[in-house]
Amino acid sequence: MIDLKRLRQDPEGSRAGLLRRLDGSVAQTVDALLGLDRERRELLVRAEKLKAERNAASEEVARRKRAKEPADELMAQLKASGDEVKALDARLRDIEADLERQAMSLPNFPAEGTPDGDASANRVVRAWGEPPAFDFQPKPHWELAADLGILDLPAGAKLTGSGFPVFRGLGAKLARALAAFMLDLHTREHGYTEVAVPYLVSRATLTGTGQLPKFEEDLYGFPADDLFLIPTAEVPVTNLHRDEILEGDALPFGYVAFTPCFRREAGAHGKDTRGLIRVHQFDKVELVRFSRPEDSDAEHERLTGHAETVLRRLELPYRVVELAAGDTGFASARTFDLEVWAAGVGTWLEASSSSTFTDFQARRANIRFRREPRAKPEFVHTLNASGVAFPRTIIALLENHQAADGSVRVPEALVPYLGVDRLAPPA
RNA sequence: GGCGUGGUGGCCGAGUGGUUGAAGGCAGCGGUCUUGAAAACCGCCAAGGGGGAAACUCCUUCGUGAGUUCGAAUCUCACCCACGCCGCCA
Repeated sequence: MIDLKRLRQDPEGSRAGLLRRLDGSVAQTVDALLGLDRERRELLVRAEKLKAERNAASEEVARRKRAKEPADELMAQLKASGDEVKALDARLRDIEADLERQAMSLPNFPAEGTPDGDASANRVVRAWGEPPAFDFQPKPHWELAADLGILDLPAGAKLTGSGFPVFRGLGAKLARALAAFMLDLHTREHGYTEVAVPYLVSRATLTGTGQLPKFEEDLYGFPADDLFLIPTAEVPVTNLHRDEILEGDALPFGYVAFTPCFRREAGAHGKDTRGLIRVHQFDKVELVRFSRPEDSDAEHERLTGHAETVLRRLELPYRVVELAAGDTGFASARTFDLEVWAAGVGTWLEASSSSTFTDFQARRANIRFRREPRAKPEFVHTLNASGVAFPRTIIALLENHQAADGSVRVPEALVPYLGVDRLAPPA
C-alpha cells in the first residue's frame, strides 16, 4: 500500500508517478482517495471533539458517584449524545473501509530512473556469457527431454491437465539437484537462512504481499477453508515477519526457500507456452531480503547478483533487463528480470525476477524496525528474487548444453548433485 | 469432529465496571557509584490516527466483531486463533 500522507501532501506528484504505470484508472482512484481522506478527517475532528467532551463528563460522573453526589441529569445527557457518537463512528467506518479498499488497489510508485513506457521500453543493463553456436540445428527442450526420457508432459495432462509436468528418472533427480545446488549456494556463500514454509496460505498473507485483493483470479484457491496455493515462496516468506517490529541491528538479512509455485495463468494459453515455458506448477528457489530504506537500492543490486551467480555457475548465458515503469509488477518499484538464453527455442526466457518493493509490502504486512532501541518504528523495505525458477533453467540447460547426438552436458557445478556429467538418450 | 483451557505492551505476567494506557518483572535507554566493567540504586521507556508553526493536546487500541452501561481489559453473544485431552488418520 502506498503512503496516504504522501498522497495528501503531494497529490500531483503522486498522480504523475502512478500514471507511469500506464493504467489510467489510477487517476480516478487518486481523486477518490483524496476526497475520502478529506471527508474522513472532517468527520474525525467532529467525532473526537464529541468524545473528548463525553469522556470528561464521564469522569465527572465517576467523581460525583464517589463523592455521593447526584449525577442523574449528567447521565441523561450522556445517554443522548451516545447515539450521535455511534452515528459518526459508523460513517467513519464506512469511509475508512472504502479508503482502504481503494488504497489497496493502487500499485506501488515506480522507482526513480526506471524507463518510461511499456515492455518495449525495457532496458538491457548488462549481459553475461555468449549464446552457444552449433554446427547442427539445436532442438527445443520438449524434444530433447522426451528423447532423454526425463519429461512426460502427457502423463501430467492425464493426472491433472495441461501445464502440470511429470519428470522421470534423471529429470526428477535434476529438480532435486537444482534445489540442493541453489540452496547450498545461497546459504553457504550468500548468507541466507533457509526456511521451509507452508504452500497453502491465508487471505491475510496474500494481502500482505499484494496478490490480494486484486489478483485472486490468478490463484488456485480452496473456498471451503479460504486458503490458496502459493504462487511464489515470496508470499509466505515475506509474511514471516508480518505485524512485527524488527531490531535495526538485524538488518539487512535474507531467507531462501525452495517451494513449488502454483499459478492459474488464466488466458495465457497458446503462444510461448510450449513444453516447460509456462506451466501451472513449477519449483523455484526464492530469495527474500529485508533492509533499511536507505540500503534497499544497494541490497537490490546484491540480491540480483545472488540470482545471477546461479546462472553463471550453470554456465547459462543471460542478460539483465530493467523493466519499464509500465511493465513493472503491481507491488514492485523496480524490477530486474534475468533472462536466460534458450538456444533451442531461440529466445530469452525470464528465469528470475528481482524486485524491490520499497515500503509497499511492509505497509500492507506491517513489517517495521527500530533504528535504535527507543526509536519510532519505521517500515522496512522488502525485496525478493527468484534464485532461480526451475522450468526455464531446465530449458536453458537442455537447449544450450545439447550435443548433436541428443545428449546434454551437465555443468560442473551440478555434477556433484546430479551424479552424472552427461544426460544421454537411452540406448 | 467432541469436550476443555486460554488469548493483555518488544517479551513474561497482574488486573475488584469508574484518574487502568493498563501493577510487577525481563529486555532496552539515561544516570549515580567505579580506573573500567559487573552488581546495587534512581529515572525513562506502547502503537496508530487527528489538531497545532511549535510547545503541546485530543481520540482510538487489552484476539476480532456486535451488545449491555453514563462508563467495559473487566459483564453478554458470535466468530477467529493457540494449547490440552478424546476420536479419526499418517
